[in-house]
Amino acid sequence: MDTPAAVPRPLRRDAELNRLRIMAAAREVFAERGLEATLDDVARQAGLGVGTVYRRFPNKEALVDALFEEGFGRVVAAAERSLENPDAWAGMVNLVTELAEIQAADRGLRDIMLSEAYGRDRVAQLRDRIKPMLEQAVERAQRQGGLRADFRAADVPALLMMIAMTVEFGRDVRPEVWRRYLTMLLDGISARRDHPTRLPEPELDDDDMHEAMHAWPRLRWTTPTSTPEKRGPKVLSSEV
Amino acid sequence: MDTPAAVPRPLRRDAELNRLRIMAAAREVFAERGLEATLDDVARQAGLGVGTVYRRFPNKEALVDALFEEGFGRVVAAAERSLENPDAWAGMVNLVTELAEIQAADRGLRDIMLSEAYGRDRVAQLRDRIKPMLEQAVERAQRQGGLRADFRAADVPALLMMIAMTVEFGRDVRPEVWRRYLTMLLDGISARRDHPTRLPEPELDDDDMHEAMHAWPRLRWTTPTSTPEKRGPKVLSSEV
DNA sequence: ATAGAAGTGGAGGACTCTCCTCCACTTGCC
DNA sequence: GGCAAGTGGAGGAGAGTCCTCCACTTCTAT
Repeated sequence: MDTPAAVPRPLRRDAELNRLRIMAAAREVFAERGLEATLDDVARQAGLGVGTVYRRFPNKEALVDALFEEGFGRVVAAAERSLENPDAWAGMVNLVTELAEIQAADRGLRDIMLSEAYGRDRVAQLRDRIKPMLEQAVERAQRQGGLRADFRAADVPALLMMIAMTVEFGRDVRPEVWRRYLTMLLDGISARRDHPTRLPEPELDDDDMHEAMHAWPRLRWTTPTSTPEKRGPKVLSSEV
Repeated sequence: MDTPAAVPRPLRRDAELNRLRIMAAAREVFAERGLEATLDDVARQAGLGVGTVYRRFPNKEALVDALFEEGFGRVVAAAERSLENPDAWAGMVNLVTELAEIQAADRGLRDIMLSEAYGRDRVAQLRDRIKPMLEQAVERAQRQGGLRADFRAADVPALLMMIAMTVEFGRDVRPEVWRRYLTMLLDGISARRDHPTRLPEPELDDDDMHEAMHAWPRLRWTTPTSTPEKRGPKVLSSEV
């Protein structure tokens, strides 16, 4: 019972370097392609073999998990920042916009936040963490009369999902079109509005639309059949 | 060169019956589970063997194609109806709502309209068909002053994608929540609005949210690598 | 300098999942 | 009653994922 798991021995110098390489590669690959990227992809990006990656991280989930600690930090920071804005409505707009920007910039984070395929626990934790902040933001903005009274903190995730959709749609043609739709949405949740807010982006023209539709990733909503859960290594519990 | 492909000989009585059974089963299965359902599923639902299904339809795409002729009819009909409404804004609201309802009721149709995985040509055709109708609807609604002036017909698909997201999210917990978000969106595209429209549905409560997030299908945006295109049967065109 | 612990690469195993084929057998029709 | 047409469903082909395994290389402590 001495040093139960403490000081698990430092990695060899080269190994530590590689660990950092893996993290960096994973950040990049996941941000760019989302969690559908494989550890093989990460390894290639890092200039290492898959085996090395698996030696350091027992499985994909562990790597994702290690990585998104920092992503979550960004989300929380955005929420905190918005609460400091004396104009609560502006803060609200800012918050949603920043969250959308984070998603737009990092597909991996989007996958984590919107899909729960990985890091279920961690996401729950994040939600617990920002829920009160969202509630406060909403309450303030309503009290100041900027946000429609029937809006709820629980609506924010839905908003983000909607925006995620437009982000993805425009990605290859006009990476910023989503701001157009975010603006419409925000106009929709403002308390009163004599004139529509100026849309920051033009609509997709025929060519863009055509290309977007064509290059549009085939969206799959994999229905939860037969609890795929984790798939897990083939180690059966009966192996004992 | 006589009767080139005309009157391709009627099916045997039982075969014709089975063909209808297949169509009915496909309608049901695809509407319920989307295009990710396999022809095996369709066959099972029809109480037939897969072989039978493949004897009648050369591949999945052919079946999907045969089926969605009618789905497209519904879409066009909705568009026509909305154009008849003397109140152009009401017509617009109606149009978007009906399109959303169609998607909500038929996941297969949604997949076709939003993903182009199947029936690329047919979808293009549909788009050509409704595009002018949308343009007219938009133009009318703007002229009458109901719709914000910077809205474009090309924005409608984006709106529908956003709604599709919320439809899917609420599906198992509160199949109608999407109307809440559609209402916000519509408020966002109206020209002026002193008071927000009453939201037709309450937000998801904590339990709903938790369950929705948990049962939430793992959303996959399969990035178009290596042109999956069609995969197609292995019949090469060189077979001629 | 060197033993041997630690680390590495990447082919390939195990698994899953989908679309579709094949062919022995059954059924309807002239 | 004969035979073309139709049927069922096991299983082949192919794609793709996660991860293991182990011969080999590299570091580091003595």
